Amino acid sequence: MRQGLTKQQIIKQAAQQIEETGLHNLTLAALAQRLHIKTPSLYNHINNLTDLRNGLSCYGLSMLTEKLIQSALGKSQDDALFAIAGTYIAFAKEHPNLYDAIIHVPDPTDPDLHQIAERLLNFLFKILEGYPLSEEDRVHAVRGLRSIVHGFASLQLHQGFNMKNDQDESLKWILSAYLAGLKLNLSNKS
Amino acid sequence: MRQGLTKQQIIKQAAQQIEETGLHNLTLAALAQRLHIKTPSLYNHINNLTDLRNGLSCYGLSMLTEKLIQSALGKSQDDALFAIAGTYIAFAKEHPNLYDAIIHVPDPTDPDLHQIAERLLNFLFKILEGYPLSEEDRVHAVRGLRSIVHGFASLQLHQGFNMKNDQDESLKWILSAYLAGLKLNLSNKS
DNA sequence: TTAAAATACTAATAAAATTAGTTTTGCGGA
DNA sequence: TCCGCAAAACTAATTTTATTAGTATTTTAA
Repeated sequence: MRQGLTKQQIIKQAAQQIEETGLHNLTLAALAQRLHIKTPSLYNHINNLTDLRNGLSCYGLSMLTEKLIQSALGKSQDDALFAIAGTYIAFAKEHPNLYDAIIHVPDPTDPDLHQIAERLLNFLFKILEGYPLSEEDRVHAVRGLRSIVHGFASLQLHQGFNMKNDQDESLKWILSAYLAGLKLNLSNKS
Repeated sequence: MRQGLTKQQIIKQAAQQIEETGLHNLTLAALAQRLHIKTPSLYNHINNLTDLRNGLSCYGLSMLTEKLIQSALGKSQDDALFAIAGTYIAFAKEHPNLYDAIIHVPDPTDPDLHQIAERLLNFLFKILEGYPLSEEDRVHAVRGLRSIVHGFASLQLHQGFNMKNDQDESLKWILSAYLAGLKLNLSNKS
């Protein structure tokens, strides 16, 4: 049987697969079965397992990026950043293994990935243009934002937090503190 | 040949191994060769590969915890926190794959691990006692601290930052902003 | 319509974790 | 000192992987 199978479809199925089995339990055998082909036939579309994992990273990151951009539409400043952070955490919670794939990229120098990452970075920079930061400070500020939101997501996914207190509230609290300090910082500098 | 082989020694060798090959490329064959025994002999000391990985997580986390505690000796408040953050990032940079093992725990409910994690958490809470925070806010504050420092380390390790600007400086900048906001927050509350 | 490219297949290989069963070694009690 | 037992090593075998080679079939394009 011959189906109009594309690499994108394979990656999409792989994304579903890893949410069932975990990222590091992704096997070509199981993926092939899901696609109703034999294992070696996969090699007509992908180079190897590493290549597939790379594809997963790109797929996940571009999906996340679009959601983040959508969630900030019509918002600015703190409003936008709270929305972005919330969307980010929600994505990680909804697709924990795909999120893992985004972080554990087999080849971080992949050009496709680079392009998507750039899109996300430009977006975050744009949002932070709402704040009177120097060009250099804006780089720090974006890194801080990403650290907070990724660190929070990662710890949450890997059971790093205990259950005693509300985690959603923690995120807002942390972001509030960071943004407050961020504003304070620049007035002190001038 | 019979050597006084212990589980701890095996874990220690595995820790060296993963720094050479990467966490997910840890194989029992290579580890056995390094210990001058045959692969199945490993099963006299460990239950399986997952068990070994769990051991690596415990080993890494307790090592990290001790270093953090050491680095904060004789310091308090911001001084202590900057030292802790610096030591944390340095550890992650020096043992990137062991750090990976700390985060990607096979079994997060493992009692041994829980005990070590508790030790780290208690330590961080102790440091934050230097700030006039409510019990509840201190939970948020600790989570924020961990998010920042882990998120920064993780992104740095996985090439998440571009090279244009100094990353050490970014960490200080971010932490400064967070701590400033943290202090501001509580004065606003009263 | 025919040549070529894409896409499927079967068969085979190498490396991995794991299990079963066996031998060796060293220690503690008689 | 010796004897038994448990720990710790081994060999052999199994199952599951990824991956390659080679072949057939289907679609596409000239």
